[in-house]
Amino acid sequence: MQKQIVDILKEYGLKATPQRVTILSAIERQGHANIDEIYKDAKEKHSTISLATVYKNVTSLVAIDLLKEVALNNFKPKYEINKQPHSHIVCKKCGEIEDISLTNEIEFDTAKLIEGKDFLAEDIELNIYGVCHNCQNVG
Amino acid sequence: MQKQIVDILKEYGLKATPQRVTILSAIERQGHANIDEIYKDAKEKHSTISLATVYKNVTSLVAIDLLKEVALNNFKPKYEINKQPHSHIVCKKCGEIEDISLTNEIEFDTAKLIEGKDFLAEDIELNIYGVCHNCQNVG
DNA sequence: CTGGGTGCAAAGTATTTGCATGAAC
DNA sequence: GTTCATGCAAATACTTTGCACCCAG
Repeated sequence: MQKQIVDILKEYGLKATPQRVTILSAIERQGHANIDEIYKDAKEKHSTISLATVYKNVTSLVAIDLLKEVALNNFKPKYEINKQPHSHIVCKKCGEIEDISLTNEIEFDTAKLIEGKDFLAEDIELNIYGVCHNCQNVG
Repeated sequence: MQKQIVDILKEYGLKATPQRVTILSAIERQGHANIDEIYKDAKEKHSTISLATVYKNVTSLVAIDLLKEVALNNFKPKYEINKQPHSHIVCKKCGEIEDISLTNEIEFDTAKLIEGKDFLAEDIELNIYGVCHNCQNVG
């Protein structure tokens, strides 16, 4: 766990407990994970961790913008470390997510979409749904 | 309810029950609605309708592509009539959704993002999160 | 030490299911 | 008449909460 993250936690009055650190590591390693996946993974490092702790931490880490929630059609929401804006390729069959870039063109074109509207845009979420490599080769 | 919709239902072996028709009308009128909003609205026209019926119908109507699910950060999923591809402006405070166009530029740029990947793209979901007019003028 | 964090168990909310009855076609 | 749909109640799944104890700072 990088010093940086501990500092961010401190800044918000959150302690760097082993459970919290384990949760962050689990998400970082998995890339994108839902609550159960985080729980299962974290439990391997820290066998006594409880589901409630995972829920509470994910909620507070999203609140301080260390994590970002990714809402998905047909799947439970996943969580990722909050990094540079980017978009997602999402497999409709298995739910796997891959990050891809979000080009300047797209950001520009998107900004144009809301021109003239009294809407305070904060973030763009672009998800491309389809079928991933693996799932194309099964049923 | 247009003839067209009844035909689509028939094509998939679904009956045009008053409950089903009421649910579709409720969604059409509201534009975007979650399960509870659909239920509440439908109940006004058809007082005996049950929540389970709303769930079952929404599931089957999504399955035949008459409805589309809109997954949202921090809000329960909403449902809309499945029409032309478009994007969404989503208010982070109140959850209201407004449809906006999805330009050819964006579709083109998005296609470029996945060039060279072994991924079978099916649909693009573009949501712009921010604060709507009404919510800018309250707390 | 002190305040926030954890884990447990219980409560609360959301969604799905089985089945007898009822309605669309 | 046949098939699918409805509504109810129960079951299941998911998430939040309260609280006693614990540990990071």
